[in-house]
Amino acid sequence: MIRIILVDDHAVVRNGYRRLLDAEPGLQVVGEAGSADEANSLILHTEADVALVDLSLRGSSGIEAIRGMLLRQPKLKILVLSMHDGASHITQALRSGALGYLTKYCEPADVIDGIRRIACGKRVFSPEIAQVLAEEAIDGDGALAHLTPREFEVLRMLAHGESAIRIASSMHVSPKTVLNYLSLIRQKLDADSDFKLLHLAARHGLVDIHHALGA
Amino acid sequence: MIRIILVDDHAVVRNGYRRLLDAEPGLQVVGEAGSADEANSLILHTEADVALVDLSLRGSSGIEAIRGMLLRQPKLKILVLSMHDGASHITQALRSGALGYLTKYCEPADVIDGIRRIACGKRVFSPEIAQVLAEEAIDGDGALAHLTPREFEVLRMLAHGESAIRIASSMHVSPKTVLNYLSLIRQKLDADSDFKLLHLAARHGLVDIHHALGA
DNA sequence: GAAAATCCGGGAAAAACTCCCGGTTTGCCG
DNA sequence: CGGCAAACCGGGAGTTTTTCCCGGATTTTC
Repeated sequence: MIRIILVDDHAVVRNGYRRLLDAEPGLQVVGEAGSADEANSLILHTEADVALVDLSLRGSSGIEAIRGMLLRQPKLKILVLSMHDGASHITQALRSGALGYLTKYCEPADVIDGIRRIACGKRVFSPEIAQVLAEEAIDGDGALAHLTPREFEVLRMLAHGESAIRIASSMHVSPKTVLNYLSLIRQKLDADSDFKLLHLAARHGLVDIHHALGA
Repeated sequence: MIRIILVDDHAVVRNGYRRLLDAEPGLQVVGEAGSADEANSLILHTEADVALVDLSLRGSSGIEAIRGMLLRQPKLKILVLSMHDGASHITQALRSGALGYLTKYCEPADVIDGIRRIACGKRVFSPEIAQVLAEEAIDGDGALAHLTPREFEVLRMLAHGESAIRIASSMHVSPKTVLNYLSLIRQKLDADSDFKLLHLAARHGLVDIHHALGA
C-alpha cells in the first residue's frame, strides 16, 4: 500500500485527487496540506511514502514545502504536479529533491502511474517537462551561468524594476560600475533588447513574474 | 434546482467540483467540458443555468468558451473561476459576458454561495478581484486607453521583443517614427524604465506573460 | 605564490533617446 | 462645405545612455 499526502492550496483540487487516488487499489491518501507550514507539520505525525505537491502555494512556495518535508522525512518521494512548465520552476524543484514533475494537464491515469513509479524510486516526467529539460541541457546550464555573482546581483535588481543609479547606491558602488556591468551582462546574455534581458531573468526565476508583472 | 456545467481542462478539478456541488442540495452538475469547443457543443444539448468556467483552457482561451456559450444560450449565467487576478483577464471576461469572477483560492463554501447568487442574476466577485476592479476604475480605464492605435501597435510589438528597427520595417514607416512613438508612449504611460513599460503591457494583456516569458 | 578571474571605475566615441518642429491625412461638427 | 482637432509621419539638434577600451586593486584557484 502506497501512502500519499497531498500538498495543494486548493481544497477542491485536493478533494479531487483524494477521490481519484483512494479509488485506486494499492493507493491511499493519508493526509492533506494547504501550505508549506501545514505540510511540514503534517509530515511529522504521518507516515507517508509519496507526496504530491503543487508548486504554486499561497504565501510560501511549493519549493519550501519540498525542502521542509525532505528535511524531516528524507525517504519521502516527491512528485510535483504543477501548472507551470518554466525552466526555473522545474530545475528548482528537482534541485530541492523532487523525484518527478508532471504538469496538471496530464491524464489522471498518468498521475496514478507516476505515483506507482515514484514510489519505486524512479523518476517521472511529463513529455513537455522532458522537452524543457532537454533544451536546458543543450543550453549548457543556461546562459546565466557565466555571470559573475556581482553581475547576477545587478540583473536581479534590474529585473525588479530598479534603476541603474538606485542599484549603484544599493550596492555601494559608482553608477558607472553598474552601467559597465549591465553592458557586460547584455553581452554575455546576447540580449539586444531590455525585453530579452527580462525574459531571461524571468525564465531563471530571478523575478516572480506573476507578482511583479501582476498577470 | 440549479443546473451547472463545468468548463475546465483539468479532469481532476472537474471531478472535485462535481463531487462538491452534487453534494449540495439544490445544485446539480449536468455536464463537463475540457475545452471551448467541447463547451460550445455541450451547451447545445444540455439545459444549464450556470456555467463554471476556468479561464486558462488549453489551446483556446476560456474567453472564447464564454462567448461561444453565450451566443448559443444567452440566458446562461457564467461564473469565472480562475487562478489569475490580472486586470486584463478580469475585464476581458466581464466584457465577454461573465457575471462573476472568483479566484480559485476562495473557499468551497464561497463557490457554492457564488453559484446561488449568480443563478439569481447577481454579480459575484472575490475580494481580490473587487480590489483590482476598483484600482482599474480609479486609473480611469487604465493608462493604455489614451494611446492612439498606432502607438498601441508599437507597444505591443515592443512587448513581444521586437527592436525599434524591426518594428519600423514591419509597419512600413521610418525607424525615426517608431522612436518618436516610443517617446510618446513612455511619456503617456509615465514609464521611466523599460521594465515599467513591460509591466503595463503585461497587465493589459498585450503579451501573454506565461508564454512569452516561458514561466 | 603565481595566475586567473573578479571587482571597480575613468574617458571618449557611438548609439539611442528627447524634444521640437512642420507637413499630410483623417474624421467630425457647426 | 470649411474649419478644426487629432492622428500620422518624419527631419534636426541637443542631451543622455551605452559601448568599448583601458588599468589598477582585490579575491579566488591551483
